[in-house]
Formats: sequence, C-alpha cells, structure tokens
Amino acid sequence: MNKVDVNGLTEREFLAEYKPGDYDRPSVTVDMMVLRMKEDLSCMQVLLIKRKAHPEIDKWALPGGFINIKESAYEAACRELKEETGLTDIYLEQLYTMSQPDRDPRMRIIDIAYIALLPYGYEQSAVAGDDAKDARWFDVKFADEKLEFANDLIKIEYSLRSEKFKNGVITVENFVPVSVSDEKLAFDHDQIILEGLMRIRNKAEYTGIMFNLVPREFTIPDLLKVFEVLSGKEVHPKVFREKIAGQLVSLDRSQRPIVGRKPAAVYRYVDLNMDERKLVKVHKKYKNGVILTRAQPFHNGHLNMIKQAASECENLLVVIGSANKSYTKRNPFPIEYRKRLVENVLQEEDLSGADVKVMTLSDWSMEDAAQYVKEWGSFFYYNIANEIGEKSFTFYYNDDPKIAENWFTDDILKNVTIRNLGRSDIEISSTMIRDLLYKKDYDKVRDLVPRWMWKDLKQLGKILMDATNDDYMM
Amino acid sequence: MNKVDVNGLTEREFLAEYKPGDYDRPSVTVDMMVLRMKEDLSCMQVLLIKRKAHPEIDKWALPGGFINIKESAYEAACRELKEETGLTDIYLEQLYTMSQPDRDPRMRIIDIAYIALLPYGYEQSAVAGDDAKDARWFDVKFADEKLEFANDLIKIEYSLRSEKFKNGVITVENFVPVSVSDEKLAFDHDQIILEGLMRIRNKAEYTGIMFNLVPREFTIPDLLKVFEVLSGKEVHPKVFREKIAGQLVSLDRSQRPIVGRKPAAVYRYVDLNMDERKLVKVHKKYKNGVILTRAQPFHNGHLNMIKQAASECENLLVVIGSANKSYTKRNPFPIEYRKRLVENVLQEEDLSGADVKVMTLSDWSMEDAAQYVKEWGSFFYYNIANEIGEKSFTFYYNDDPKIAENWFTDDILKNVTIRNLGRSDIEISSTMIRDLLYKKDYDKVRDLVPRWMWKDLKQLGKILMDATNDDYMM
DNA sequence: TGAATAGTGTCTCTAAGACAATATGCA
DNA sequence: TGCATATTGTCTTAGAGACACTATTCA
Repeated sequence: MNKVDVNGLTEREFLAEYKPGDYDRPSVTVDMMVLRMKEDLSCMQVLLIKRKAHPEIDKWALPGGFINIKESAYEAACRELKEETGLTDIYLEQLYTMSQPDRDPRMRIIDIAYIALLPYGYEQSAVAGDDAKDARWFDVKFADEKLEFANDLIKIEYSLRSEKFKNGVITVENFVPVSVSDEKLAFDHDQIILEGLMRIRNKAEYTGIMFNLVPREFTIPDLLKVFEVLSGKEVHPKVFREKIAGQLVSLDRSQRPIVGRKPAAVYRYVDLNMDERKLVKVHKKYKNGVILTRAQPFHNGHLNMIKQAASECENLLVVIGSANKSYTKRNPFPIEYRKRLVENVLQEEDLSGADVKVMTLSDWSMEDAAQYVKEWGSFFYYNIANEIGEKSFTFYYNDDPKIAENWFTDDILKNVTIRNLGRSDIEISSTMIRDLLYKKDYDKVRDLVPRWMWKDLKQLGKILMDATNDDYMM
Repeated sequence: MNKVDVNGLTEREFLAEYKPGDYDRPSVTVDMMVLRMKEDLSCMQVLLIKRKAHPEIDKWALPGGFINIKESAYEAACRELKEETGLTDIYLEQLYTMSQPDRDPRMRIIDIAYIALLPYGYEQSAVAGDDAKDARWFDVKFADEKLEFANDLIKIEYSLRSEKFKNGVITVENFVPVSVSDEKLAFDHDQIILEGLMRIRNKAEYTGIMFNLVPREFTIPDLLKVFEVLSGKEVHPKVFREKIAGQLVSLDRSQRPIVGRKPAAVYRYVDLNMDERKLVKVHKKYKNGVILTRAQPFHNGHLNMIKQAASECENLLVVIGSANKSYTKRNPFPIEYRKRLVENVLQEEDLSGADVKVMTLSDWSMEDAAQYVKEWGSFFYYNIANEIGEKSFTFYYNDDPKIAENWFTDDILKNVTIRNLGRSDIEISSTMIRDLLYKKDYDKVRDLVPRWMWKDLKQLGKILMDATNDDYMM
C-alpha cells in the first residue's frame, strides 16, 4: 500500500508537503427552510429572519450561517437549527446547493440549503439570533402560480413564471419566482423555498414525510389536513384512511381534532423500522428500571436520565414523589398536574421501545428525620415491588450512591441495583427553573424543559406565584 | 433604498470596505456519476477514472474537478462532462453535496455530486483526462444488498449494510456500502453512487428519466428493458405499453430491437413541453429554408448551421450536393451513405420543431466553369422549388454572399433570400476531417462530428482509403 | 419449421373514487 | 335538538396483473 506518484512520493510524503492553494476559494454556508403547520392546519409556515447587516439589509431571509471548518454541513444545519429554534431531533434533509457566482455581492458564497420540519402543537416562538433584527413565522400560500409569504405585518408576494429548459432529451419545466410586491426575500432564498416546497409536495405523495409535521399523537382528520396542505390537493377521507391504515396504530383514546368538532380516535405513527427494535427488547441490560423524581417541575435533566434508563431497561417505572405535597414553595405543582405532564412528555419522546409507566408516591411522613431513612427505603421498595409485580429492579439515582444504599436494608439491597449515570444536575435544575419562572424568563426555561411543556410555561409560572405555604424544613 | 447598517454604512460603502475573511475556507469540487446503459441493455454502466495522484492514488473514482471561481457548480459539471466525454446537451442533475470534514486527507473539500445520463447507441469511448491514468466503463450490478462495479479487468464489490437513523419522527433506513473486495472506490464515491442509483430508481417510477438513457428513437421492448434495469423490478409488457402510450409517438417504421428478434415499431418520446413550441412555429422568421452541403463528410459545422436555420424556419430543406460523385479523393462517400447519415444525425438532434427534409442533388455537369454559374444556379433553384412546392425560400450560405448572388438570375433573386450566418468553418473542416480520418486520429474527429457518427468513424476511414479516383479539378 | 420475441385481446382482482348512511360530541 | 364532523358501508370505475393467442423474423 505504499504506492508512489509521478514525483516518487508516497501518500504520507505527499500529504506532508501538500499546501492548499492560494487561489480564491468560495465560502460555504448552510441555510434552512424551517417549516411547520399553522395552528389551524390551514397552511404551512416558514421561519424567516430579518437581516441586520449588509448586504440585503432589512430583507427577510432564511436562517443560516457559515460552516465551521471542522463540521459537516449536516452538523452545521443542526447547530443553526438549535440556535434558531432551540430544537434538536428534528427532521432535516439536504435540499439543494446554490452556487451562482454572483448570488452574494460580497464574495463567492456557496450555500447548502436544508429543509427542517417541526411538528405542530408546541408554542414555538421565533427567536432572532445575533445576525437578525427579527424572526417571524410567515404563512406560506403556494397555489395557482402564486407564492406568498404573509403574517400580521408583512406580505411578500411572488408570481411563478414557468421556464422551460432542455435537460437531455426531456424538457424540464422550472418555475421562477418573480417578485410582485414591494418586498422580496434576500438573495436567492425565494428560489430555495420554491424548490423545497416542490420537493415536499413530491415527497408527500410517496413517502411518510407528513408524519414529521404532526406530533407523536394525532387524529386522522388532522393528518389528512396536513397531507392536503402538503400535496396541494383534496383527498377523499375514506381513501386516505385506507391508504395510511397500515402505518398507524390506534391508542384507544379520542380527542377533539384541530379541524373538527366530534372527537376523533388518536393514532400514532408506526415506524416499521422501529418495530424491529422492539423485537430485540429482550437483549437489554436490565429488566426493570426505576426512577424517582419530584418533578417540581419536570425538566430535561429528568428526561435525559429517563431516556438513558429506557435504552437499557425493558420496563421502566417513573415514580413521582411527594405526591402528598402541593402549593408549597418547594413543591408548588399538584400531583395530578405533574403526573399528566410527565406522561404527556414521555409520549412525545423516543424511549427506545421500553415499556414506561408513571406512578405517584407520597412521602414517608418522617422522611426528613435521618434515623428513619431505612423506613423510608422500605416504604419505597415495597410500593415499587408491588407496582411492578417483581422483587428485583435497578434504581437510577444520580446523587451519591452511598445515600441511596443507606435507604435500604441488607435484605432489600439483594434485590435492588443502584445505578448512577454520573449526572447530578437534577435537583439543582428544578430549583433553577422555579427561579426563572418567578422571574418570568420563559425564553431561558424553554432551553431547559421538554418541548411538550413549552405551551404551559405561563400556567406553571402562575401556579408558582400562588404557592405560598412553607415546606417542612429541609 | 439607501438603508444603513449598525455602522452607518450604505450597502455600497459596506461592499467597498468588505474583505473576505482570512479564516479557513473549504475547497469546492464537482463530481459526476456518468451513467449509460450497457450495449445489450443488461445493466447500467458508470464511468470511472483511475487516479493518477495522491491521495487515493491508483484508486477508481468519479470524474470531476474544482469549481472555477467564476462558474456555477452546474457550469463546472457541464465543463467537466465535456472534457471527460466530449458530450454536451446531456441530462445533468444535482445529486448531493458531500461535506464530511475528513473526506479528503489534504484539506477540507466539499463536493457537489451530479448525475449525468447518456443515451445508448453511440460508441462512447472513455477518455482519461489529465488527472487520470485510465478511464473505463464499469458494469453496475445493484441488487440483493450488493453493489458491484465490474469490467473485463477489475471487479469492485460492496455489500450494503442497512443503517437506521432517526430523522424527526421517522426512522430512515440508509444503506452504507461496505467494501468486500480488495479494491474500493476513492473517497466517499461509493456512497455517492449508491445515493445516485437510489435516486434514479425512485425517479424511474414517477418521472420520465428513463428517456434520457435511450436515443431519440427506440422500440418499446428496448425501453422496457431500460425501465426494468432502472427500477430494479420486472414489469408486464402490456402494462408498460399502456402506461407510456400517451408519451410516445410512433414513427411508422420498425427496427430490430437490441433485446429481441422480431422487428418492433420505432417510437419517439413526445415531450409535452416541446409540443407547445410546435404550436408557435408559425411565428418563425422564415417559412422555407434551404442549406446546401456536400457532406463529405457531414460535421458539426453543418449541424450548427442546420440547427440555427431550423430555429428560424418553419420548413428546412437540406440539399446534399455532388450526388453523382463517389469514391473520389474529394468526394469519397457515396450519396446513399451520406443521405442516410444526415437523416440519422438530424433525427437525434433538437431542430426546434422545424419540418426538416433531406434531398440529394447532382452537380451541374459544368459547375466548375465560371461562365456557367447562372446555369448551375437555375438548375439548383428549380430543383429546390420543385421539391418544396413553392417559389420562395431563404438560402443559407456561409461563404461570401456575393458568390451565391452571382449564381442566380435577377428574376430568381426576387424569390431567393440569401442568408449568411457568419461562419465559414464549413468547407475547411470537411477537408480537415478527411485528413484526420486518413491519419486514423479518430479521437480528434469525435470532437468535430455529431455523436451519431461516432460509431461509424472506422468505416468512414476505410471508405476514404479506398477512394482513389481523382476529382475534376477544383 | 421452430425458437424467440412483438404485440393484442380478454379476464380477474384490487384499489381509487364517489356517495350515502350512521355515529357522536358540542353549542 | 341540530349542526358539524367522524367513521363506515357500498357501489362504480379504472387500472394493474395474468395469461393466452396471433404475428413476424431469424436460424
């Protein structure tokens, strides 16, 4: 494998001598077309930012930025997406690479465009980054040779001119957006969005791309609405039902759909690829896992611990403690509220196919007295064992394991494996979040809690304000 | 429109001061996956080059190169394609942009990959460029979790490992080629080809992409074979016929298909987008156009002139002169051969919807005697007028127009418009091509004649060798 | 003449589409 | 209760698929 080139150099020698040329090299950026459904499912919305700097100052543009020299375009897009929306684990697909030499007047910039799709149902505010004066969601209307971006303040309209060009033997019809309003989008971003909308319209027909625009649980009428908006055509409900039936699983619940009146059955998308993972569930490290949290309130620290535990346990029991406490400074949120919240959050998350249950548990009346810890441990153990119907489980505890060990008698410790994942940010963060909620700093909270909670933050803050009772000392 | 930024600069001022940063910028290349059908339509073939330089020296790779600072990626791909295959007017589609930071050990290189599709039926040799030791067509086998590139000399095999990764709510199955033979392709080109093959497989189902892999005229059985190879599945001939019937027009001829025995009807793809152009044919500049050429042999100079004329005439008559001369040094090719060749070439070309006919015309017995030019002109005129059934036409003549004017009497000149397109490379090139054919320098000839003739070059050379008779003086 | 393929006629079966009928919660 | 929508049942029609049969050429 030590081949030499025409100069007699091996690859190692060649690379040691190699210097990248001094000739002009283009800069490379990523831009993202971030799409979601409007709340009433009447159309899609695209996230645009208002440019703060030259060139194209004050124009609306797709969010994006330069690729760092050490990251791939995909990684750059993920990073930008997180900066812009706070979201990760989102559908992200490379769309097209724009390379006209004069597309940016500063210098040669090649732009790799991505499509990102967000599920509806979170209160997803638009955040203006460093490079933007403003960030807003625009309703997208794409029909009848027209393309329109609009919100309460601005309306940017294009008409679509059909251009035909020969590509090999076939003639390709290409639509070019022609600005017909005062404002237009920056650079060639109109062209990117048009291209992206057509890609999605195509993919709607023959892939499951629509499932990326709905939350984990949805009704068929809502899904149909999404499909109709994506594909740009009407579909008979019966036909639609039959077509997607095989990809859905009913949850034997119903809820009122966004578009309808009568409650409709709630479904979840069956990821056929995921199903195979369920079959290998038996190969997981532990059978039963248990996590204890007060969830005052629940946050990403808890979620990450649960996800990690779910990935190594077949069954996972999430115990919400202090069930008997509410409306106190340290335990402001009532237990029903906490339980529902955790259940809903977990429904939205990927839990590696684990069978996850949520239970509540009151405090041992003497929990704070150091001499009664063993009683607390036994109370905890027997409630858990009773709930899961087995003696043995793995207890996930992220504080000093010695503390938890001390809870249990030697007999119980034969059945309980204490597992520490090495994160101790959990209690700290709950306090932190309560502080931020006091200060009404909802934007910061958003970064610390699961998506599902975003729409409830103000309500959480209100409950917190009303909680005036003192806790037991501790 | 003179908005200022945070520094109080207008866009003009900003750009005047702007300097591209000194930070590391990636280099950008284009690579092309050039595909065609194998002669027997049993599989596709991909064009690969053997790398001459480090890194990945001696490995087989996709042809490509750096983007010049003044050209778009598409233009760069066209340029590379022309350098590599001599072809223009070929299906070319952006595939994917590869951006792993470590994909090239020299430096950060971002690669924009393209797909190019060539019709079968030309003898399309692979030419090694500056950066290659060799260039070859490889048979592509893509089935049953295997991907294989093979020709007489080399076989490069991959098995496809299925990798699943979550993209939003859906889990995407992604195949990764794993090398299972001694050789592997350079860089991530295996991944690019796999991606491209899957793109084409998808597009085969719901677009007319297959028409880019067949010549202008083809039989349905051959087209079916192409479709089956592209889509990777068998199709019932009846079903296939019915599905594509609307896109084809029969030419009321038959020819033996590549895969079959009984002659099959010859069809042409109806480009629905092109049809609209035919409707506006009446708006063309001239009604009848006439071009005179000896076609000894036909070449790109003639073709370009015909194309130009076709774009401005509703009807175009191509007159092949010296019909009575063959096997002489200056007129080596027999008239039947020349006529068939021109007809076949024109069938393959896009002639702007003009109605193009080819006729032959003997020389006026005294053409070389200057005093008989008017007789030659009248002979020429009446033959043409008789053929097209009208008195008036536009005569395309690329030598000094005075010469052609002198052919015709004043009466005839009332009906003949002489049009000079300003190219005079025509006679020169025919002589040049005959010289090159003598020298058996077929590669150079390929650049100068239409694609359709490429497979006949050796036969042309042979006829030329056999032509020993002297011409009339001139 | 027979092998091999081109091309058509006809039947079956499934899925798409249209429409009617019934179910159900909410105002 | 009645409106609006969810959901299912049934009929029609179009197309996919299967298969048999005829046509045509080459060996």
